[in-house]
This record gives sequence, structure tokens and C-alpha cells, in this order.
Amino acid sequence: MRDRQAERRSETMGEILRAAWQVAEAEGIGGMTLKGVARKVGMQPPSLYSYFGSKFALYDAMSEQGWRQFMAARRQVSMTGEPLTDLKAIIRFFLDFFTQNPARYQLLCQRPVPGFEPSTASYAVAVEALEALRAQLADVGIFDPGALDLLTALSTGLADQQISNDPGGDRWTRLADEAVEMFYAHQTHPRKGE
Amino acid sequence: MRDRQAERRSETMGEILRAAWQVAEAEGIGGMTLKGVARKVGMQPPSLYSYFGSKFALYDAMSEQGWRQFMAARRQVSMTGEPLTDLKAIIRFFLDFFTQNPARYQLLCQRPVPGFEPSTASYAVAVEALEALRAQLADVGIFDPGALDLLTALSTGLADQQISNDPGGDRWTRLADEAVEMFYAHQTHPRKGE
DNA sequence: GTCTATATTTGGATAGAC
DNA sequence: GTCTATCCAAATATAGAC
Repeated sequence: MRDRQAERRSETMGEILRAAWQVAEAEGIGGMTLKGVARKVGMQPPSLYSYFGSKFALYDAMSEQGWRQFMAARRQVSMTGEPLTDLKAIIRFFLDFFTQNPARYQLLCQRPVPGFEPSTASYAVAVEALEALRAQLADVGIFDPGALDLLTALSTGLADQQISNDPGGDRWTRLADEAVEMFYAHQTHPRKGE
Repeated sequence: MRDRQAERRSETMGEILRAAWQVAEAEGIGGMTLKGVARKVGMQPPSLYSYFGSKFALYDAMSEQGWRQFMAARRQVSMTGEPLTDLKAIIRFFLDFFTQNPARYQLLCQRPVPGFEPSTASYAVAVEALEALRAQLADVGIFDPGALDLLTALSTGLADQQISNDPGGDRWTRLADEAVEMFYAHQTHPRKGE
């Protein structure tokens, strides 16, 4: 038999999370307040404590949800089977996903809230996302861990610059394909020892 | 005749700034409080207002000072005259300068404090730093504005990943030379139309 | 489960004495 | 120029009624 009680509860938690993201987007992740979230969801601030034990717990749930959404959306990116093309698609997706929502980038990829660190559960999903990128790289024949680190630096760097210095624009995101080509060429045709 | 009054004053401002950086380093840039700064400098919080009109004004002074220190330290980097070698040195310097002090990176390269934006004076120094990098690129024969953006993304990406995911280590900073080689090779030997 | 009321803390900022 | 005292606002969190 269905547990309507539990369904309702998780539904409300979803509403709160959605409201939290909206507030974070508008005020910055550090500027998000329980008052703002409560108002957006039509509650009084104390009521939120029935669902999340603290503000940090809410941050944590947002973090985990963010990475789950990342993975879910990532699976929707259509792959062609051509390695370089697919790698480009993944990186473009990464940039879209995060530049589209700077608060998400801050919470998931940085340490914007003094004192807050994601729980192990939330961290695990992030690791999963990194592992997916590693697998993608392996598909195109790149196995060097340093290459993976270089690619994450390149990706987050583009996202970060885009968000910080040209919000809403495409000054950096439009360099995505070129960046991947540069990266790919470097990994597959190293200058050293050739 | 020397204005001892003014000298004393600017000296004290320097002390406050130094204390502010220490607090920011310890608590995160967003966790910096006037109380903490005052205690570190041996004052009561209200006394700070004789020197800085608000917390944001203090942030702004820190930002400007940070970029000035960046430029000053940058000038000390010894140049060989060999384009690629010198570019590597600049980027290594950039990474050292910022990973050495994450709070500095946050304040100077990101938007970590909701509501705070650097004043035009402070921003001007940042622009100067970017201009210096542009000139450096021109020296090695690279004039494409997109290339400059790509290099800033690469640099900040390495710094960001280093600070966020391996603080105190060198997992990303050690990739600096390789990153510059990759970048340089890409700019000087483009695949397209060759 | 949600509310009102309130506790608690904290931090930025001002007033005015010295 | 620095202090004490204080204000004000905001935000997290708890207690207890309904």
C-alpha cells in the first residue's frame, strides 16, 4: 500500500528545494536565507525545520540534488560515437549546466559558505560525476590522470570566468570547442619525445 | 615638511589591511568580521570606522591592495627573453600567488560576497594586470583576444581546482607548464586551415 | 505539520564621552 | 583617534499552542 504520508512529505521537500534554488539564484548562494526560502514556498521559517534540520542540511540536500540533476541531464546528452565530438558535447553540456545557474556552480564546484562542507553522501554523487568524465576520456583513448585534472581545470576555468566576468554572455563558453580541440590535440600528439 | 599625522594614519590602515587578510585567510573571505579584524589589530570594532567607512570599503581596499601586490610581485619575476619560458614563468607565478592565499583568490577573482562589487579604482588595477598578460602574449606573437580569454580560463581553472580540491598540495599547479605548452602549441600550430 | 512567539546570537554601524 | 555604550537589523533556531 502506498504511503501517502511519505509521498506528500517528499513532495514538500522537493518544493522547498526548488524554492531554495530560486532564492540562491537571486541572492547568491551565501545570501540565501531561510526566511527567503520560507516565503517563496509559502511557509513560516520555523516550518522548514520539519523537513531540514538546519540550514547546512538544506545546503547539503541542494548539493546532492544538484549533482544528481547533473548526472541525469548528462545522460540525456546524445552521443555520436565519434570520440572528439562526444567529448566536446560533454564539455559544452557542463558549461551550459553551470553557467545557466551560477549559484549551482558555486555550491557544487566551490566552497562559498564558510563552515559548510558537503556530506559524504553528497560528495559521493560528485565523485560519480567525475568518474563519468574519466570514463569518457578513456573512451577517447586518454588514460592519464593528469589529463583528467587538466580537463577539469579547463572546464571549471571556462565556467568560472564566464560566470564571474561575463554573466549571461558567451565570451568564454563559446571557446569550449576550441578548448577541447586544444586539449585533445595535446593529449594525442604530445610534443615531448616525438 | 613631513606630515607625520598622515604617515601614521596610512601606517595604521596598512596594519588593518594586514589583519583583515589574516582573518580572511583563517575564516574565509565571507567569514571575515570587523570584530575579528579589530581584535587582531588590537582595537575595538568601532575604531575601524575611522579608517574605513564600511565593511565593503575594507573589502574594496583589500581588493585594490591585492592587485597592486600582484603587479608588484609580478615585476619581480625574472624574464629570460625566451617567449615560451617567460609565459610559463608568468603563469606559475599567477598560480603561486593565488593558491598560496585562497582568500586572495576568492576576493580578487570571484564574487564571493553577496552585494559587494569592487569599485572602479580597484577594478582599474585588475584591468592593468590583465593588460600585462595581454602584452606578454603579444610578445610571444599571440594577438587573438580569444586566446587571452582561453589562457585566463586555463589559469584560473588550475588555481580554482587546486584551492578547492587539493588545498596546500600541487595536484593542479604542477600541471602549469604542461598547460602552457598545450596552449602555446595550439596557438602557434592551429589545426584548422593548415 | 504549521503556526506564533520568542530566544539567542551576531554583526554592522552610530553617538557621544574622553 | 579610540573608547564604551548602544542601536538596529537580520538570521538561525527552539518552544509550545493548535
